[in-house]
Amino acid sequence: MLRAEKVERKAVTVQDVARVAGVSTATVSRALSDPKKVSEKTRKAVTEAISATGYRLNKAARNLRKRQANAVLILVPNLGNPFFSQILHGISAGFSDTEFSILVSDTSDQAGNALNLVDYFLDSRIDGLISLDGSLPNAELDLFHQHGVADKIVFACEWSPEANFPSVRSNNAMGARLAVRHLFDLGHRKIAHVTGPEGNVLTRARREGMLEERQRLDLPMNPDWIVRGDFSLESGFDAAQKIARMKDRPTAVFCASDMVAFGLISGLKQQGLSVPEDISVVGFDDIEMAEYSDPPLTTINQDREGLGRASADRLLAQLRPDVGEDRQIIKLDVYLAERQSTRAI
Amino acid sequence: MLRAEKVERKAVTVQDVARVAGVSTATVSRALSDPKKVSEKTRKAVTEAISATGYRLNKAARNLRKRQANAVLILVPNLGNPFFSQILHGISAGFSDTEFSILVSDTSDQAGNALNLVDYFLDSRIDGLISLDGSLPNAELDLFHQHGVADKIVFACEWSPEANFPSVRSNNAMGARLAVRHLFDLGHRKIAHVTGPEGNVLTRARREGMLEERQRLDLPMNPDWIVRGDFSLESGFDAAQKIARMKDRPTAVFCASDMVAFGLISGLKQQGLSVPEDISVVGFDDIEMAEYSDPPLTTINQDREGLGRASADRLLAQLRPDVGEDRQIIKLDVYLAERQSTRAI
DNA sequence: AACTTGCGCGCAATCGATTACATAAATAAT
DNA sequence: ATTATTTATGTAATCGATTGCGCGCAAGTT
Repeated sequence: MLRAEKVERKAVTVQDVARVAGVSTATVSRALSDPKKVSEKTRKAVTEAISATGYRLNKAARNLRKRQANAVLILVPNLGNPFFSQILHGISAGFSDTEFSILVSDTSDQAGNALNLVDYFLDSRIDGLISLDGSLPNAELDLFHQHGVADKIVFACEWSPEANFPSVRSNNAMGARLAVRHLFDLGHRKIAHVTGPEGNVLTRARREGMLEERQRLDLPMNPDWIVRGDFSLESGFDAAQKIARMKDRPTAVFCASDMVAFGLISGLKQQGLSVPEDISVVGFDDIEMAEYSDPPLTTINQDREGLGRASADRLLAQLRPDVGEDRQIIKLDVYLAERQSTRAI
Repeated sequence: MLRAEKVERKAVTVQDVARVAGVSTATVSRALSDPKKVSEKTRKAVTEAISATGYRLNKAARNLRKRQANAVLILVPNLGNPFFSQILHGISAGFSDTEFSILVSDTSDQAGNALNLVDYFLDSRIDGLISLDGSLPNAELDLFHQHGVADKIVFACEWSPEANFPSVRSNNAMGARLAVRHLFDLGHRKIAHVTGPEGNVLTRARREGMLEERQRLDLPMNPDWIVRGDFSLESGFDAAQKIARMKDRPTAVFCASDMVAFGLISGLKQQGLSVPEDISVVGFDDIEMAEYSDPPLTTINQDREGLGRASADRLLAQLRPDVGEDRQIIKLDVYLAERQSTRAI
């Protein structure tokens, strides 16, 4: 029984409520936004008038008057990527019982046309911004400062190395070090690395963590063992060809992402090598599939939802003076999830 | 050089532009919203005044006056699920050069508290809604009709079987039939099916498509061969236990999703059965991993991004009287991606 | 008793753009 | 040449809620 009469009542306003309650619009407004400013009695009268009239506050009007949008924008490099969408899930949860709605924009869509993020602020469509994209153009970031909204921005997962915005991230270097350490403990000495895309901050952090641990353990180094990837399945697959054909072939590979690891394993198999018998593989991210792949993937676990929540909290702290912590950089712990894609040599 | 002076200029308004251009605010507004209503000369004057003053139109003010929000809400059952987020990607692309922003809400967040979607309309926060969630409570759907916004709603991927909203979906029944047919052609006769969650429309459509094709081919039927799942990896894994232990064991399994298929393969392996040697497996969705898993998964491809785009277009058609097609149900084609998880018996 | 303090509330301005209506000028029609 | 029509613009009301200012009254001070 889904049909129903369309009731076209012409918007109930504060005026109507005020009239019914026998008070002024000012009082109605106050009763709503700050109940303790009106007396017990009037508050009750207003409440009753509201339910009698079926009043709903018009957000557009409020936004105009209060000069705020009650919305935040989340900037995602690619919504199709499950990794990002899980962070988004956390962000969504983090804002779920606040007054803020979340607007989502995919930076890959506006590829060509500059995105002019600051306009979102200037048009008073948003009050804050969380970017999962660490590679926003500097010109854009400058604009934020110029228009005085720089303090309404938080980075999550990725970050902008040159600028100094609050940032919530995983401890990437630590993750890389755990991975190398794990392989070392299994007896591996010749360890390769498939990186993320050049220029990406995560790529750099993980690569450096790996190099650092390697140095610490005094492992042999062969520049060929660092293979360029881009976090994708394809790039892992391609890397497998190169690695399989190396004269001085590594016995283990640390991949910058789980997707790369899966691609790599698939590629190695095609080259007649099997994991972990011939080569051990460690991933990064611990996506859900890692547990069910063949072989189950040893990898570094990141708390994606935690990243989302923490960044939501962090932005909230900027948006409302009183709440939340305000560290500039929040690093979330990672851990090694040991499965069957690695084995002792 | 990211520091810059914070310029705290107090919002340039139409008033200012009007003064500088030597015209009235009405003219400025017209020059902006409908340029052909003003003369060449004034249009130019206004344009210049705008860039001279650095004017930006305040959306909140416009929204209030025009009684529209220039935003649409996308309802996602679970943002963490890559499948949905890829549809979202398509939707985002579909709206990317329109005047609409997209608000995203995760229905799993508000689990307990009723979500009161109609309030989004009543508060004039949105002009339209795309739901990827086919199981919105009927009470909610009734409200849409009662408040006259029922024609601003489009379902994508999933749909609400009892209600009659526009819907964009894959041809699920066809997909199921292709899967069964493929297995039949390979010589399989004993074909099992791991379903989605009970009550879900996709579960039903796929199950029925399968039964239909089965009937057509006059395949034997054993009720045990229909195993309840829920689209998840775990449920596939669990189903494997049951299937492996059947006395009359099927030689092939059609899974309601790729995730189920991966879980199943992992579970079968644990039971000492291998795919496709002992059992052939077909999935549904064709997620990116399908091509790189071991074995690469034979599956039914759905155009997720297409679903998103088409639903965006469909909603746009409702939002602006003139544009776009207005069929009630748009079914997108699917196809079989044949890989190595199936083989002739 | 006279005086400060503070609470509760109303009046009216305000946020910034859009648009119905009116007016004036320019063009077309007769 | 006169009227009808069109085009370009201005005036001012409007969308609906918030809030600075001020008034009246009750409670607290001395």
